[in-house]
Amino acid sequence: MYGLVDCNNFFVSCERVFDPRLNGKMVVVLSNNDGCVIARSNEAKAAGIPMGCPAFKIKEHTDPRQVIQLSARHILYRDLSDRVMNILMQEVENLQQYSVDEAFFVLPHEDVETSHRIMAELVTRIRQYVGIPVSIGFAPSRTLAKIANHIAKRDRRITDGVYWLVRPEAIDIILRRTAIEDVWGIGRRLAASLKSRGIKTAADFVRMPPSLVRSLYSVTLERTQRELMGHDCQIANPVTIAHKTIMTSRTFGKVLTDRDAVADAIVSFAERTARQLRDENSVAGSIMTYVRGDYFRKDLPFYSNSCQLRLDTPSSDTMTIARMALKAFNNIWKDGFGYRKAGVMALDIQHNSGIQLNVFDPDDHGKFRRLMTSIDDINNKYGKRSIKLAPGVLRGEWAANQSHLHTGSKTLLFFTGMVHL
DNA sequence: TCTGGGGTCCTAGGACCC
DNA sequence: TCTGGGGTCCTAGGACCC
Repeated sequence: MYGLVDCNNFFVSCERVFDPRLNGKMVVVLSNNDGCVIARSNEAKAAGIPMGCPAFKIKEHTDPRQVIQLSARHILYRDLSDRVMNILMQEVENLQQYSVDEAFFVLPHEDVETSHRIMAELVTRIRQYVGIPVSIGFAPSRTLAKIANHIAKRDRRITDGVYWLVRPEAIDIILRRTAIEDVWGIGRRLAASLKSRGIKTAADFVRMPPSLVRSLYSVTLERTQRELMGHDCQIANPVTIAHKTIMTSRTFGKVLTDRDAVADAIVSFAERTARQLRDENSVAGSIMTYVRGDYFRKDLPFYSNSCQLRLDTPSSDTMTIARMALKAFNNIWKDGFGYRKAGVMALDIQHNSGIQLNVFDPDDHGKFRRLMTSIDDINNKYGKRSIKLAPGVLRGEWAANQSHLHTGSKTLLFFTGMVHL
């Protein structure tokens, strides 16, 4: 039996922790550059603002003056997420965090009534201690637990925020009421294709012969089908020990045409990627850099490209990563185009204990590791990017627009205090 | 005027080998 | 001119997720 805990309207709920005046209002949190809606309060959902809605299109759904729009503050959300997860870990074993706002776990207690009581208390405790509303769904598979969680969230008054989807008859009824596009693992494309075959609900889908699902689509979709039947297929790869790729990319605040300005961004992305590799005790075997124009600007010629280079020796050293990223960048840069986005990705990641030193590699790895540790320490103590590679000094041209940051003085003080606790 | 960032898995097809 | 069968590895791209 799987449990799924999911924070309700997470980013909006975080903002509300620090400013209760946001309660009861239409609130949305915007992505980098204040581009799209990435979180909505129930009030905003009720107004019909869809997930991913570009900020400038909010007016197509409701009066934008009634909508409080906030720039995302991911450090704050991460902090509150950690608090929620810590409380959960006190009560359940095998907590598998799936994203910043949700986690799976295995039922802690055989007896359903006892479990329900413990879980309902947990929901209350998280609300009291962290201020974040959460819902919990239980079912025999993760895909069904997702559905159970939605019900827990939707019918909060009836469910106490905890819902069990266990009895086969109950599962059958719920599947008949679940639209095919609402099933976890079935996105826009697959839903459209299934619908064209007359499959409109999860119950229709479950009745398809599994062999047909596999031959028409894929093993992935067949697993989703089996999960809906109540068989655990280990979807969501719960034991993700380490990342297989690490990417840093940003959309620039404006279109850039200057090579140095884009190179500056690349170096910053490389620094961040290398830092994350070190935080995870990992090294990358390859580095990929990509650049892209602005595909919304039909008036400009569009160009996009990427280049992946293999390192002689897997590394997490900032200078090595940055050098490689720049080398790849030089391979793909073309004058005369406008650039709107770029990124640096680390691939072929392995744990740094398994590192194969290349005997021809002139770098002294011990020396570099000590240098990197020192830089990380200083940046931890004095703030991000206190020490950075030289090209990063130019930072600014590519920086994102964030004009809706919540900076009420009380909130800011509280926020700072919380983060450094 | 203004459209995010960071991941995972699977599959098809090409290169290459015997 | 005719030109097998089976396997592995790698990569690009598509689909999905939050």
